[in-house]
Amino acid sequence: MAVSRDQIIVAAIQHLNHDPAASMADIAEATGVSRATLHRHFTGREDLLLALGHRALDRWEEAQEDAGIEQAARSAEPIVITTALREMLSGLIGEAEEYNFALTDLVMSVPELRERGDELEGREIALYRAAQRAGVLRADLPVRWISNTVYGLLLAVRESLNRGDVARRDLPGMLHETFFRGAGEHDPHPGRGERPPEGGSQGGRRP
Amino acid sequence: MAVSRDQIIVAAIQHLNHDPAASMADIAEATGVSRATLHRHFTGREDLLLALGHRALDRWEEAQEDAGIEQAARSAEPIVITTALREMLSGLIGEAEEYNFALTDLVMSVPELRERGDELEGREIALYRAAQRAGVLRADLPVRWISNTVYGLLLAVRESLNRGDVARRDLPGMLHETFFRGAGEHDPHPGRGERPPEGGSQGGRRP
DNA sequence: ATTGTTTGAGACATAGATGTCTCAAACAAT
DNA sequence: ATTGTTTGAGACATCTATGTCTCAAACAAT
Repeated sequence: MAVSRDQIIVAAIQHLNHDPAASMADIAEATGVSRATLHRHFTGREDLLLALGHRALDRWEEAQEDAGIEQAARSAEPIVITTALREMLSGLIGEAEEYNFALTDLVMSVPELRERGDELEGREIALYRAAQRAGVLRADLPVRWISNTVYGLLLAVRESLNRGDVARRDLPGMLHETFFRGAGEHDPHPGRGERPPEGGSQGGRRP
Repeated sequence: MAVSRDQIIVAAIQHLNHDPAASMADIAEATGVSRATLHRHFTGREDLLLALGHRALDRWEEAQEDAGIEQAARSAEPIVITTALREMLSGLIGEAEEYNFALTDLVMSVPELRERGDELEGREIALYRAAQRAGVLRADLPVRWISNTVYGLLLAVRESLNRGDVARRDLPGMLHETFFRGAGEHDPHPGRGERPPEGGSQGGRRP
């Protein structure tokens, strides 16, 4: 086999990141195989996308395991939890770059993938909960909001890389800093600056 | 006219948020008009999407103007800048809910919309720069990273609303807190409410 | 050189979306 | 009731993507 199934998956992901609406013919061309061969490896488009989704989830799972978040979630040591959080965030940066929103939507729309995604998200949430108990993360924010925040910041990472706004080597530090400490300046000068405003002054304008 | 062009736009946006791959027939049905009438209002799909994109950008622009970010960007007063930032964030929450990623992709792919989006983004970046000069935002983070962070957090807002993770009225405060102070536990701030203090003061650490 | 296998190119039928058109029904205003 | 307009339903041709199939060329292994 000149081109393995795995190589096709990788090339397909790259091309779908470039053009989320790519057709099977586009993908075949970008992969370097004929349309017929693509159909020999994958029954149909659905089958291909399923494989792509599982690949994305594999990587996500690896990032979690490499960071050892399950053990960390059972620990009560702030240091252990903080380290796991940092390593997981750094690991996820690589995923954010490779696996675009197209896969995110895909995972959400296919029940089989969705279940697996929920499972992985659950493990992260367990870590956030442990982090709150250990005083590493704020306990006044809902864990699911924290989880969505991480997801959003990873999209910011991807955007920054795609647009060339930030050097790759600076990203782990920036992501970590922004997640833990935010973008606001604390104690800018020994005087008093702004007061951290609590609560919204106005609700959403349109429901 | 039973259904105005504006009503069609609104209904089309809602339905495309629900199903980003909806066809013209789907949109017509969801809008409550026939396919023929839809084509009487919009030359083709391209024309419809263009109108949708401009509508999204209109709302974004309104949120910026309502917050007065241009004047604030010319100010050096931390209070003025902080207020503008807070109001802009609160205003954008409404947009994040209504205008999904589908429109984000759309804006990026149509040059006419993309230019307008860049212009609006530029105004925000001017505000972030002013905020850095005034000591409101950290000066060690690139403004474009800050801009992308806001974008990512708004997606977290949308996700939280879609999944019912967070009450709508809590979102402005959470967004603001997370953006300015991050998710990490800090030394309890002076003068504001007590939280269930979870012992350890393991603050964020520099990586 | 001779197998047996894999591939690429292309034909083919099918399905779905798009854009245009016609015509009768519904409607508003007089 | 009589206009003039707008709408909905559907027919129609066109285009694109998909999935299946065939067959000759390329290939690897003996």
